[in-house]
Amino acid sequence: MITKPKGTKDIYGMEAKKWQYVSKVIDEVMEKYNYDLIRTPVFESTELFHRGVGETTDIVTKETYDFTDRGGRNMTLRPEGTAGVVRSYIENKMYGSDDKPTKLYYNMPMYRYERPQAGRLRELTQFGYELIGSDDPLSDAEVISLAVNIYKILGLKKIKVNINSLGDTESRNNYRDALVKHFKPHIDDLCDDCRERLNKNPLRILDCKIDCDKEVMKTAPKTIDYLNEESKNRFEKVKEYLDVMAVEYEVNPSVVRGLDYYNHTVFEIEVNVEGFGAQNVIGGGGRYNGMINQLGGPVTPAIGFASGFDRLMLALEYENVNLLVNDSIDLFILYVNEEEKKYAAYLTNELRMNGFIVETDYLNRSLKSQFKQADRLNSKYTIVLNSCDLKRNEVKIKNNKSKQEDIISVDALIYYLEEKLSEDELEIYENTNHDLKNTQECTHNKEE
RNA sequence: GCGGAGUUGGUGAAGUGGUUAACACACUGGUUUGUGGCACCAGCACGCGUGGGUUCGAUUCCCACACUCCGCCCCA
Repeated sequence: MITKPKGTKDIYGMEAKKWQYVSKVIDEVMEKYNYDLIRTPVFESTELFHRGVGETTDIVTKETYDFTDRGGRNMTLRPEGTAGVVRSYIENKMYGSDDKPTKLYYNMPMYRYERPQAGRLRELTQFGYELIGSDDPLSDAEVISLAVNIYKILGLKKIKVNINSLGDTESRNNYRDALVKHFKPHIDDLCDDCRERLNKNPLRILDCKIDCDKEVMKTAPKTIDYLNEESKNRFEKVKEYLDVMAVEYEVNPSVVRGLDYYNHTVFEIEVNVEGFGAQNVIGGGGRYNGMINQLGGPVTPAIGFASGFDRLMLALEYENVNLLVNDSIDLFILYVNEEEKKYAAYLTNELRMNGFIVETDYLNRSLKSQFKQADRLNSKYTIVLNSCDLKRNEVKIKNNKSKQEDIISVDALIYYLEEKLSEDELEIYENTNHDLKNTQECTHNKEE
């Protein structure tokens, strides 16, 4: 048997329905925030990621899927979304548009050559968005609050937002020097990885899980103390806007992010559900004002966010969020003989064209099996075609829940179904839809 | 790249160096010549991750590999 490659996943059945639902919610929210969808290629020149994401990042040095195409070009399956979006922004001269800032979102698969574990796959899906062309602290706050809002609308409750500021280039360099100065005398106390990091990417030492409890770590300088006046004021502004939008957050100096391109605001969103596993950061992002220029575009400020779709789905599952996924059909049409089968074919087609979800039997099953199939599909109504009824141009339709049966004229069928289904829906809405109402009420209260 | 635990049908699984791989659920058909979801009956793994080895004989023992799950590094 040929099996799927390591670290990949087939998504089908109920899981696929949930994916569609979550994607739809994302699309709707993004539309309200006026972000446009962008799709970029799965593979790009290897160089894009080296220059865009950074030579020293782990993602680029040891996790990419690289290949040479038949023309001898070096290609890489994208490990993240921002580099491709920025490349497209520059290549298509979007900076020339009068519509500023440029707001783009995506929902696409990414590829990283890693050892799979809970919440980590080699083919992963991320949705994310980029706000390009504004350096205003309000854009930072909006990008963060948007992420929080998507999670909230989907029904996640136990999320925590960690924010930090790396400052501008000057602040970042000062901080970097201070870190090196701080850790150098203690280099022998640090783990092998950290010794390596000291030269290449000292910020990452702060993320280390082996050395995190050591004294040197606790006394390490904090990014915030090395922000120059301008960067500090900027960070304060971001926090002010977040407060106005009622976003709860915590300033966490150890959030430094693994990608080289970040400056100023960086943030991560984690879920705190028991048993969720080690990969509890479901989304993160930050400002990358230098990247567009570095990739050959005009100097342009930008900020973005990306979230792991698979991890988001896991979080929803662990929080027992009940997604409003439709797993029923409107009508199942049963038949026995060939004449009725033909009529079933006609009626099924006709009703589908009128917007109903209709199924019938394709396996010439016994009537009993057809009933079973109708149950399995959670059919709201069933029609058993009967030659005698059909001669009078009538069908017998049954509500599978109430068991009530009606004999109605075929001409009235569409009208009948429309009316009955909307009655049923109203009943379901009154019983199950309170969650959504409550969320909306909460938001209103906060705004007032 | 490193470490731990696994891999028996559609599913959950029991089991053994030697004729037919238990049980349950699901599924299909029948009892019921056109009204089901109950009950009863029948059917349902030529196979025990893949490839080698030991053996008269391996799903069971040994080795390698693959994959899955969990963790480290890192990230979403």
